[in-house]
Amino acid sequence: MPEGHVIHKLARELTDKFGGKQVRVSSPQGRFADATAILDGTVLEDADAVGKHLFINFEARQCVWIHLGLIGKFRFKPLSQIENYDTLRLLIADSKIGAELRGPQWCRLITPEEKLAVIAKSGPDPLRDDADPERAWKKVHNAKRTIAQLLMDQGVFAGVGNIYRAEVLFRHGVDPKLPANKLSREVFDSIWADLAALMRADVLTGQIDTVDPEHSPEEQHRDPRVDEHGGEVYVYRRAGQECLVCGEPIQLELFAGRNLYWCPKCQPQASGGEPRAKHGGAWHNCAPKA
DNA sequence: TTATGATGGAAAA
DNA sequence: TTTCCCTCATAAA
Repeated sequence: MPEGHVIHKLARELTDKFGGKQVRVSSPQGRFADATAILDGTVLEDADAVGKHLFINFEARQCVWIHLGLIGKFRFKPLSQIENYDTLRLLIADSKIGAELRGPQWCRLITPEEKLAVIAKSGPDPLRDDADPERAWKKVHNAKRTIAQLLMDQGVFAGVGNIYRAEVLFRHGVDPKLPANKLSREVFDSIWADLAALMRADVLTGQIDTVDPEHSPEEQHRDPRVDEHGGEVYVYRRAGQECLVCGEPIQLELFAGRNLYWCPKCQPQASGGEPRAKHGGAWHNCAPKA
């Protein structure tokens, strides 16, 4: 379940549990065995994240670069509960706890210089204090592609994935298909600030929760599938269901190869080119449901 | 038992 | 733009 918040949470947990310690490192599946032979028994210094890239830094300038992709998982378990070794790409362990990596898009041993090159290629990450949103604004302001496409571009908004894209466009009443160069500076700024705030909260929980309390449905009307993506959302995977704000059915379309969800009434065509109307702190464009 | 889909991205076409 | 990769819970048969 990997958008940026999950990767940053993993980096913190790896640092907390193993930082500064000598660890056992293995690749029971064998596909990363060349690297784990080098790393086994060495000190794991710390871990950090940029966008969806996870870096685990070992002594002697050894860095493991992990990208979970769509289906990769990295979990902590008591050593005694670890099984299914045939798909276990990487296991980092002390005497009690194991961190197990399965199905990553990639997992490579790189040098600190190669790590810097990955970071340089990445766009600013709303989760990082050193992020420079101006870099993202310049790309947005000059792009002919839609804002929905730019939000998924890791060279523009690092760490944002399909859920945050759908949710932040909804929260700001922006038409997903608005050409990015038509997005106003004001709306860009509020989107960036909102991403930074939402993602920071979500790093702590590991879930994506985007629904403000005033729109949260009663317990008995909650979508039972929220556990699948962990958290309560306005539009993601809610195609055909009523918009939590206006009641209109949420739309779904395969757009540039990914599922795009939006509310046609809260995010009307061409919306986002003008600063949103500020009525009493509300961010949406739409009249509340009767 | 087999098929499907998913929070992603690179490579091929 | 399509194909492919890697995993696994869930759905369909």
